[in-house]
Amino acid sequence: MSESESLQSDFIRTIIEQDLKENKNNGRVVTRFPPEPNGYLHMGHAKSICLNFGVAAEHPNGICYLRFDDTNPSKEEVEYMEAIKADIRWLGFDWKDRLRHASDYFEQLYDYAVQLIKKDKAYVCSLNVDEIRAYRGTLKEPGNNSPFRTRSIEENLDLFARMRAGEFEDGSHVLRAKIDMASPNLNMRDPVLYRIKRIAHHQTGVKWCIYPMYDFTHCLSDSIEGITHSLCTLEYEDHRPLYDWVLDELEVDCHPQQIEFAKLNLSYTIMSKRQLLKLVQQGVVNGWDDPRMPTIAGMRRRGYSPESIRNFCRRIGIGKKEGVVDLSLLEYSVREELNKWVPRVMGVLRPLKVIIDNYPEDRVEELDGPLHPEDDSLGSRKLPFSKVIYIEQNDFREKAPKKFFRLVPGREVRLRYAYYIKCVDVVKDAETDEILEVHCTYDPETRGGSSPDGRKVKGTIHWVSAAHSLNAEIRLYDRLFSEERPEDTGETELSSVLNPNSLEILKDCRVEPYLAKFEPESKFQFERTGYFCVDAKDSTKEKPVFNRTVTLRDSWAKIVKKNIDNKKKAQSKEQGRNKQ
RNA sequence: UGGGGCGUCGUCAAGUGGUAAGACACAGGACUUUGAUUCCUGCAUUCGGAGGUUCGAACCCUCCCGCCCCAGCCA
Repeated sequence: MSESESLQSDFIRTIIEQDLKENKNNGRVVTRFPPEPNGYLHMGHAKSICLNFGVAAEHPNGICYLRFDDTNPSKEEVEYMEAIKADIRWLGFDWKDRLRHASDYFEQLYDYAVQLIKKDKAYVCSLNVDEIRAYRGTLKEPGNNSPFRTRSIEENLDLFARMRAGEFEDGSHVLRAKIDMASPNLNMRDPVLYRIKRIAHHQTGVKWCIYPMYDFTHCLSDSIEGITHSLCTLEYEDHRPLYDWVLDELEVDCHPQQIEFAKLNLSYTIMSKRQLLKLVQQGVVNGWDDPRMPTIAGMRRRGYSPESIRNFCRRIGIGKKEGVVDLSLLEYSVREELNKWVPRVMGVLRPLKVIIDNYPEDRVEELDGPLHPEDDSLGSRKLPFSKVIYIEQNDFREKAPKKFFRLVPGREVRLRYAYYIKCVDVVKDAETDEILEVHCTYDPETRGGSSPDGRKVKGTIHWVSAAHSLNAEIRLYDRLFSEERPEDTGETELSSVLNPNSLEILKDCRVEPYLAKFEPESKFQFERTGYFCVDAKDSTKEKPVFNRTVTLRDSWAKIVKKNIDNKKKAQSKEQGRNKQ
């Protein structure tokens, strides 16, 4: 059984199976993905989306809500909501009619808060922020009771109603749960349930000037929706006792089980919404959908396919161990998927002019080039061939290093799907020594790329007809950071660990004419170079722009690197000997 | 002993008392009109450490070590 066919499991799915077996929730499996609309979704969210929607999809009656956790209007924007919805849809998940907002429940939440007051389990506290902090104690010392803790139920009811009515300034009062100021779990030291924020809310307008806190809102929203398994990340483990306290005190019918899993960390990138926002605001990247961003929008613009992201999320698994996943695993998932169906074309990133001396001046041939080496159903396209062509600069060397089997003076290479050519001359700039053009001869017998005499040519290079090719801009993307764990370097400013080569823009690239008519986001493999997509924002018919999604695996680069390393090693060895 | 978690290959990750899956990465090799893809082969005598229980321990017990999270009127 292949990996993709095997059913994935993890400790959360195991718990759910067990619950089902014990008929704990009458056979229901209900999850939710609860983003706060204060930024764009990133790869970490993709993991959570795949988990929550995935788990629901695996069960006949499973359902998953998309719920915006919108309890802090000062940080949230409708623009983010729309982007989040688009990203989830693009990833391939459907919430159907189950779109919710925590703000949908504000009235019910308020009633629950009143219930808590009536049970003498919540009180209005009039300490200011600093005082509340001081009364909370520290990690090792217990806190002290607020002087307002003993207010009467009547007074609390009255005050809370007037908080809602807008009688008080921001910060003057809060509603707090009455739990235990000496609890070793700081979350249980009379946590704030409601605060006054006299600002409009993107969903409820000016209806409210008090807004519930996460700990109060989340558990009750889960309960209202009938969530069976409330899946969240590890940092909420300390909040679970509070989650359970609220639901127990309120005696609700549905008491979901909160289960925590480790969030995703990816090498050479960051996953903190706050830091990502900073990159956007500081202009380090060009917006949330910059192809270097680990956001879903960024990866989409980069050319990653939804399926490859889903596959990646399946591969990394779900656990409680915090680690860092290798970027190479993501890249593998991307290549693996694109390899299956993406059309192969030719594009020359750094053109070198090649003149075929013995090819007739005005002749143009249409050669046939299949679009996929393993999938004939993709068909083929015509490749115009003529006397002057472009090849990649690094496919030609005047002096060939070991194992270099591309174009070299006196040697023969194959032009993919075209002819064998042999280099006969090199024209250089007299002053700069720069190679201006290379002269070759072709063998007419090798049309299509094979020779009747059966002689072998080791190298095959890509090319494009000079007169027929299109000018294109190509953007080469690389990892955004130079450090494997940018946030663990001790640097306070992330800008100091940025990879200076994360974006290289190539202006005068030449691509084959077949590429003239494609829609934004169309994906291709430029043979021998990598996977590319038509940029969704900047590409036009007149001036196509391609983004490099990911390079192809490059064993030649490895050989080169190994040779350099060996040379260095030999040198340092030599130096060491000389010192002795 | 403030509380809560976590430690299995370089990286993820199965395994939950019967003798260490898999994937990525890496290293060799085959094939190849992409130095791609594909295909072989290799890659943890050992599960953070030390004791103990047991015929048998990564799994159970004890102690120790290391790492992460928590003192927002953020989520």
